[in-house]
Amino acid sequence: MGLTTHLTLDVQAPFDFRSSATSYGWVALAPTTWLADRQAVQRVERLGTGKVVLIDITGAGTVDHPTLEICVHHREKLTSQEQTEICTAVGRIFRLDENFSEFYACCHAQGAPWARLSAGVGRLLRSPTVFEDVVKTICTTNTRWSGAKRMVSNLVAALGDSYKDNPDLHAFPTPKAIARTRPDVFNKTVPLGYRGAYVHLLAQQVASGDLDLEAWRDPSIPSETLKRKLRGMKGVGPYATHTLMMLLGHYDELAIDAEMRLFVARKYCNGKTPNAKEICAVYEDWGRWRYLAYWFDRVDE
DNA sequence: GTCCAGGTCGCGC
DNA sequence: GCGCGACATGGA
Repeated sequence: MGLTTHLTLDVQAPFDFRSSATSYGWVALAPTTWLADRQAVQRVERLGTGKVVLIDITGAGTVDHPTLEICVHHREKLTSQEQTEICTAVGRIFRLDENFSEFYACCHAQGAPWARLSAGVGRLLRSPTVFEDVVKTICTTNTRWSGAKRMVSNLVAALGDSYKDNPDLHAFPTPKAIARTRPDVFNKTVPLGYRGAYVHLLAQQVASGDLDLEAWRDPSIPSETLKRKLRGMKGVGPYATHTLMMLLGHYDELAIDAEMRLFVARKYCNGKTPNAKEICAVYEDWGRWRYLAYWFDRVDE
């Protein structure tokens, strides 16, 4: 018999749940999905104790006091520690530790059409662990978006623990699960192309304890130090470093990729492909919020 | 078949 | 520090 547990988290107002959940592509990468009919983020989560649960997250509360409602489906009773673990995971997914008031002030100062963003946009969805975000970022390099989705969903289906009441659903694989799969088997099982070696190496380093990615959330780490650490991982170049900086809550750098070049070329350069300097100049005024300015500049196109 | 993608690596200079 | 070919894979 399935059990259900309801948990609630307070979110700092303003908060636009729908925008936060869906404006970044991560919502479409397994094991996360967007249930449009219910306006809910759904995800299978593997807890530290090994229990695999299914969680649905919806936006609720009032404009002044917004909340996240978490509905957890599980078989065995959850301990309070497990409930806390789920709240921590959801808090990371929605960046509850971040404050966007300065960004909203910038949007307001810019006037229309930027001012509307100050209604609670900007908490771009991310993963509960840094490991998952690094793997996903590597899977977005040198491929199309459809390829990234395919790679991640193959990885999750092959090595993620399945949710008992619906074995088609899996949690994101743990570093250990990937590390203990022999590299040749891993490459055969999960077609990540040459990225397979990078993902496997990363999983080994995290599983062995050599690399503590979660420590990189520490806001006291200087930005340049953090960038050097990120760039030091195999498969993580300039684009992936800046994407991961954004995922870790640092928005001052732009992750320049083919899509950004194309967008800036069309909107600001009469179709001529801009170089990195020209792209940066477009969003220079946004200071430490440059990435979000680019991201929401693009949303309306 | 050919090209290339929300790039990055390793090499040679 | 910079330029350049190679890299696995699948969709157009």
